[in-house]
Amino acid sequence: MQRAAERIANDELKRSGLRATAPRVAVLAALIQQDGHSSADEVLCLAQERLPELNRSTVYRTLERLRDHRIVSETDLGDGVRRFEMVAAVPHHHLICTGCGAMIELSDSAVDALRREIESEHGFRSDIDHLAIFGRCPHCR
Amino acid sequence: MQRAAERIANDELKRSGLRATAPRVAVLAALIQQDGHSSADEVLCLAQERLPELNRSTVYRTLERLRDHRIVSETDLGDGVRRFEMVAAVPHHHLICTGCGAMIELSDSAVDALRREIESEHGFRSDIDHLAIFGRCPHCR
DNA sequence: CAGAATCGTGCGAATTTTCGCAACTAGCCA
DNA sequence: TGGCTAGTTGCGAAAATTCGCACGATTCTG
Repeated sequence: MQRAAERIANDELKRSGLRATAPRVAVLAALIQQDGHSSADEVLCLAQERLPELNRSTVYRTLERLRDHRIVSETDLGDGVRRFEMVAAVPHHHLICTGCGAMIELSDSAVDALRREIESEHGFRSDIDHLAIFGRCPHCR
Repeated sequence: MQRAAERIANDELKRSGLRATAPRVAVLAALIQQDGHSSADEVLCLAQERLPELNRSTVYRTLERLRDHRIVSETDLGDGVRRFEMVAAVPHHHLICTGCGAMIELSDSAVDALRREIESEHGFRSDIDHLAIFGRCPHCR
C-alpha cells in the first residue's frame, strides 16, 4: 500500500514538472495515505517512517511548493493549526459553525459563480480549492 | 487624536458587550489608529506606547476575541504573517496574484451573491468579512 | 457584605512556522 | 569529463503563535 502511494506521488510530481526527490515523494505519499486534513506535524511523522532524516523545514517548504502547484490545498479550520490535503477531484468547501463547531460540506458550484464573476470582471483567475467559511448554522443563530 | 481612538474603542467594546479593560482599549485603539492591515507585532508596539506593561499574549488573545465578536477581521495575505483590521463599514476583499504579488481590491457585491446562495441553500449565515483570494492576475497568466 | 465563581492578565514555556546558510545534487553545455 | 548554474535539503536559529498557571479584579448570589 505504501508502494502505491509512493508511485502515485511520483507521477503527480512529474506531471507538475517538479523534481521527484525522495523528501517530496515521502511528504506527498504521506498526504495520500492520511487522506484527510493533515497537520504539518502529522505529515512529518508519517513521512519520517520511510525517510527518517527528513527535516521539519523541508516538510513546510514542500507543502508550500505543492500548494503553489495546486497539488495540495491548505485550509485553516479555525483550530489554530493549518491543514493540508490532496486537491480533490471534485472540489468542495466547508461551512464551519462558530457556535457548535458543526462542519457542513458546500459543493463547488456556488463558489464557481464567484470564480467566474471575478474572472470576467478583473481577468483574474482565482485558485479557490478548499474554502473554510465561518458563520452560524441554522440551529445556532 | 489618540484620545479619540480610545473613546471609539471604548464605545465599540461596550456596544459588543465586552468589558472595556485597559489592555483591550489599547489594542483596539492601536488598530483604529493604524487603519490598515496590521500585524500582531505592530499592534503590540503601538499599544505599548500607552500601556507599557502590555503583554504579547494578551494582544493575541484580545485580537482573537475581537475577531469572534466581528469587531476586527483577520486575513492571511500570504506573507506568513496574519493581519488584522477593523471591520470596514463597506466590506471589501483582496485578489492576490501569486505571480507578481499584486493586490486587487474586490468589492463585496460579488461575494454577497455567494453569501446569499449559502443562506438560502443551507440556512447558514456566513461571516465573510475580508477574503483573501489567491490566483493569477491578467499579466501573469 | 461575604463567599464563590468567572473573567482577564502577565509571565514564561512550549509549539508552530519561517529564515539564512552551507553543503549537496541534478541538469546543462562546452 | 569538468565545471557552471539553479534547485533542494538539513541544520540551527529566529520569529510567530499558543498554552498553562497563578494572581488580581469583577460579577454573581444569597
